[in-house]
Amino acid sequence: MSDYKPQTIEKKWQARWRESRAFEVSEDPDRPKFYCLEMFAYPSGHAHVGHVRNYMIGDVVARMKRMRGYNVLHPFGWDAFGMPAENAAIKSGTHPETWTLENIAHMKGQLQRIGISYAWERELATCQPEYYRWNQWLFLKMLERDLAYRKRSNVNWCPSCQTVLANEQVVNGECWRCGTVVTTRDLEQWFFRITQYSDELLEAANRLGDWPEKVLMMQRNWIGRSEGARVKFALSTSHEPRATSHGIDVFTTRIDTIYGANFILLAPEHPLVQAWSQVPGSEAFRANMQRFQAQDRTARMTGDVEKEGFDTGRTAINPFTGRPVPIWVANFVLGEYGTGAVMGVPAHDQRDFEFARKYGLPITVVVQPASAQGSGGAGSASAQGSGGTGPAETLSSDSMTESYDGPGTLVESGEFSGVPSAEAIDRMTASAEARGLGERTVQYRLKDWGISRQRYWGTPIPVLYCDTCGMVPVPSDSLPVELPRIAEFSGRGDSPLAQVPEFVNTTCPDCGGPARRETDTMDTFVDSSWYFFRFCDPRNTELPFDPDKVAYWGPVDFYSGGVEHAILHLIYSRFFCRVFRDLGMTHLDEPFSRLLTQGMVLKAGQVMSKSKGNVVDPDDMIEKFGADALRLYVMFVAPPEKEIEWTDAGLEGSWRFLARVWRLVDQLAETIGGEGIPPAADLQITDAERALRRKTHGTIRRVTIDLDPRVHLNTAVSGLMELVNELYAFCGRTECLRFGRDGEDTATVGAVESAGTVAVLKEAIESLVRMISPFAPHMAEELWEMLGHTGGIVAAGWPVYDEAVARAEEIVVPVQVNGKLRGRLRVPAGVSEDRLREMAVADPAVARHLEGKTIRKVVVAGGRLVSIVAN
RNA sequence: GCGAAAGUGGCGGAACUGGCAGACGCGCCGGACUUAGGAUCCGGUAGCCGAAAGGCUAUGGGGGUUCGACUCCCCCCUUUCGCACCA
Repeated sequence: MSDYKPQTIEKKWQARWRESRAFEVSEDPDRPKFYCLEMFAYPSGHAHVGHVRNYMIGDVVARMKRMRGYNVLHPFGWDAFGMPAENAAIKSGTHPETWTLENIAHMKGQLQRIGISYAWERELATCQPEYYRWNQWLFLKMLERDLAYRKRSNVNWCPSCQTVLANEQVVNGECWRCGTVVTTRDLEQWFFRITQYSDELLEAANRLGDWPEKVLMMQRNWIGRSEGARVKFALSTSHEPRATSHGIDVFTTRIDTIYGANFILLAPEHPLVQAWSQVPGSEAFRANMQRFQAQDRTARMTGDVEKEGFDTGRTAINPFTGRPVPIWVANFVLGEYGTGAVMGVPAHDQRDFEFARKYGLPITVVVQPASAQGSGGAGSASAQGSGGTGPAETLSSDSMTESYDGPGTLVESGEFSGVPSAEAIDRMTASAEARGLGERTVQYRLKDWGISRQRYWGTPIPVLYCDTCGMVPVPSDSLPVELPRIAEFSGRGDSPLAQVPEFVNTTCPDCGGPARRETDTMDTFVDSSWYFFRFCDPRNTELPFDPDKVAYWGPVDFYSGGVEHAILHLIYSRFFCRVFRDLGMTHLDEPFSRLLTQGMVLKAGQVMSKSKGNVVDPDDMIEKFGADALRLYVMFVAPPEKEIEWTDAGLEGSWRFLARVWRLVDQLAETIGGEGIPPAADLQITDAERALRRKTHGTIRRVTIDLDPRVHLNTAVSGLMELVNELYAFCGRTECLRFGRDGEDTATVGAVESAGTVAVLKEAIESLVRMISPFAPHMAEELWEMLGHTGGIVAAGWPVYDEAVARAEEIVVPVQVNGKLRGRLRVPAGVSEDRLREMAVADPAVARHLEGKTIRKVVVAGGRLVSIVAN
């Protein structure tokens, strides 16, 4: 007899796993593969339970799959570039590399103490030149294919981080990392042409069946495809600067409303606006324009600013009506979307409506809602947009209080009057195309990915600038361009690399003349966009990875991580996967087959964070209750996708459960661990023994399905708890164990006479120990050994259930009368429906509720329930 | 404002395709064993009525479909998340 001492056994098994490289794998075409991955970690210093929950979830899946015979790749690494390291350097003088490596060492220890079954041999850190040289390699490939390009543009700038941010990294106008309000700068920047894949990324999202719908929705919204038309409004005045004489292109999704386009609105950033502001005598114009441009960018983006505009004094010709319309500049028109110009249709667009009312511009109704006449029905036909209250009625520009944005029938629209709007869109677009005034187009919200960062701790962009040759890519064979070791970090000025002359000054590989290196580094999201491929072949020195290895392991079968990456990492990775595909490195379109977004761990209703001082350090919990109890608790307390509220009491409960399992197995180990015990299936057994077998096999079935495919880890644990409860009850009844009869011990082992009892106990307990091992791997290994097995629990495999044993011989069929439960029938499984009907009506408890009534109907539902209707 | 998801005991949560609501755990109550028990084992625990048998009411609220609804449909309320002048 021994007590459950997790600290001792956990150390023992962790050492064994390490020494035997238990989780390293190689390609084996004869076995089904399974690539299980959790989003790798930013080495911030210490992992709290909120972080490690994710790794635990993946580990349960990986361990279970391994036991089920899969060749499981379960690697881990470090997203090791990034600003906190550099900020630490500025603050404390520790070099980013030192800071990063120390953090990695600590966090790796934490993960090992939790017993996550990683193939540590494949560990990688993105700050290693062996890794980031492949970022550079890929960059050069993308440059060749025009997927990487450089342009000057207005970019998001975080004043606190002192760097540029990609659109995806600006959240509500604030920096995703530090929350500082983002401003703009006009800079030369490198971009990745992710928009080349807009349609594919969008369309393929519909086939990612094992991704949470929420994430797919976020991606669809982010890509923001909208179909419409570009239409040209010719300028009606001729005294303009030369380049502007062609006209103004607007983008609209509602060309059917063009007869109501009574004005044109330009973004303050529109080139024409810029040009007009330079015309002599335009001081007032210029002042207005600059005022708009100076308005808080966030407010302008989010609509928090009052809609304002001013008249340019110019007019354009509406290509459908042929009439001149005034051109205004409006602060709510976005320069970066579409053409930066829109047609103003006040009757059918709420913003234009407000604008028109404010400045006294004319409103013309050109779409009437499908009228109620004829349809006779109520609400169904009513306007979805707005247009006052009540059912659809004829709109009039005088009485409208808001725009009508819905579909309808065209009026006042020349040859298109009377045409329904959907059809009108097609016909009018075709008409514009035929006359050379426009074309059908698709607009996306998605922009190219700006990857230049004015920081040190990242991948150097492998290009240089030569006075004679211009921009020159660094030749592939001289990669990597290594980060120079910088001694001091001021946090001021340009890119830190620009301050290192040895780095900057180089010679041009083409002409041999003097050249300067690019001093910006890459966005760290580049690193994480393909690391899952590198794990398949992490030490390759010739290529980012061997295509054959990725062909074997890819795609990632199970990927888990936080939702916060829904439109960052997860969209970039989908993009990179396609780039590698188009380079011929993989056949995969999508990198991740199944995605699970795990919930956060809260403490006192708040997200754990160092600044709030509410972090729970796994090491503290391991010290008290052991890693197995910690893992079990986190898995049991809620489904993986849901957030959980941390409670110490819950953890203690899980510890108690494990101790309960320990006592059970420990006390019976000698009885059931011996040699020559025949399988339970071969023996004549008692009813009680048969009931235990049924529970055992039923539990295997349930837990197996809960884990795979459902990944309902919490209910899998409760299934195991039920089996343990059943085992205790069985042992008490059969006196295998005598509880509470001994002053010193909690239980004593009774004499077990029956071979059947030994056999069913052995079957139940060995199944239990194997099934609990993904959750509590250390204890399971220890118990497995205690039961006399050698070779480890993974080799033992996952238990298999026998459907015939799991099926109950006798079932309880509830009987309802008029929907209320009135009786229960104990019947042999598989009894006929007719027999069930007879028995139900005859049952005394049921009959009482049928007195004085006539039975109208008796429904037998799937042989599992009888429902009687009577009155 | 638009969109999505969710609302179940004191708490975390179960209920797989419409079929016994509350599995499992926490907490609480009781019993056993004990010098003692915050250990362990056993039992109880949605609410209301009732001594009990039993009955009634219950899955945010209100309607509906159905023999039968936590589950499907409509309206409303609340919470969380995402988007937020995208033309």
